[in-house]
Amino acid sequence: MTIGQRIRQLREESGMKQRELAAKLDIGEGFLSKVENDQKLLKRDDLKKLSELFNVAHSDLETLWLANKVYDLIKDENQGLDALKVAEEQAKYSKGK
Amino acid sequence: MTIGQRIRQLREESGMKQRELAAKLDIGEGFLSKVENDQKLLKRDDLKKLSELFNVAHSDLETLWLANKVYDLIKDENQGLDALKVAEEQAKYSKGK
DNA sequence: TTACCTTTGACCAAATTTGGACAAGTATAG
DNA sequence: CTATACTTGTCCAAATTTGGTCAAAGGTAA
Repeated sequence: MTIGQRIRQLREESGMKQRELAAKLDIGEGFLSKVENDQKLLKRDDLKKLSELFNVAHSDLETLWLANKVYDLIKDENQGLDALKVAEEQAKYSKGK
Repeated sequence: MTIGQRIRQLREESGMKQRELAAKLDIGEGFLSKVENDQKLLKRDDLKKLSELFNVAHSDLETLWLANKVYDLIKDENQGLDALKVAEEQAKYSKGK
C-alpha cells in the first residue's frame, strides 16, 4: 500500500470528501487528488495533521511517505531492486556501528 | 560496498593516484576524494567513463550509484528499513503489471 | 440537464540539491 | 624539513524538485 492509497482509505473510512480533507490540510482539492494518486507527495508536516485527524500512528504514515520517496527514486530503473538490496545491506551494517 | 569504496578499489587496483583519475574524469582531486568517501556523488554520466576505464560492468556501477542515493534518503530515518521493505513490495508488485 | 466529485495538465515561485572549485589542513615517507 | 597524496570546510551558480494553484475535463447519479 502506498501513502496515497492509505490517505484515501482513511478519508473514505471517515466519510469525508476530498474538498473537506483538503480544507483541513489547507490545500486545494486538485492537489489532494494528486496526492491520493501518488502523483504528488504531501509535505512531511502534514502527516502529523493526518495522524491526529484519523487517529493513526504517525510513524506508520511516515514509513509509507518515505517508502514513496524511495520508490520514486527507483521506479524507472532497471537495477532498482538490486539497488534496494544494496542499500538495505548498508543500512543494516551501519546500524551496528 | 558503496560506490565510493568501489571506485577507490578500482583506482587502487589499477595503481592510479586520485589526481590521475580526477584528471580523466575532468574533476578536481578534492572532489574525487569526497566521492570516494561517499560525501559527494559522481554524476551519472561519469559512471560510463569509469566502466570503460576499468573495464567493469556499467550496470554494476549504476546499481551501487543508485543504492547510494537510496541510502542517503533513509540513513537518518528511524523508519528507514521499514520504508525500504515497503518500497520493495511496491517495486515487485508493479513489475508484474 | 444539472450538480457534485474527482482527475488532469499547464504553469510557477521558492526551496533544495547537485556538482563542483579552491585553499587550508592532515598524514606519511624519505 | 619536504614532497606527495589525500581530506575537509566553505562557498557557489545552475539545475532540479517541491508544493502548490487554477481551469478545464471526466464520471456519475438524480
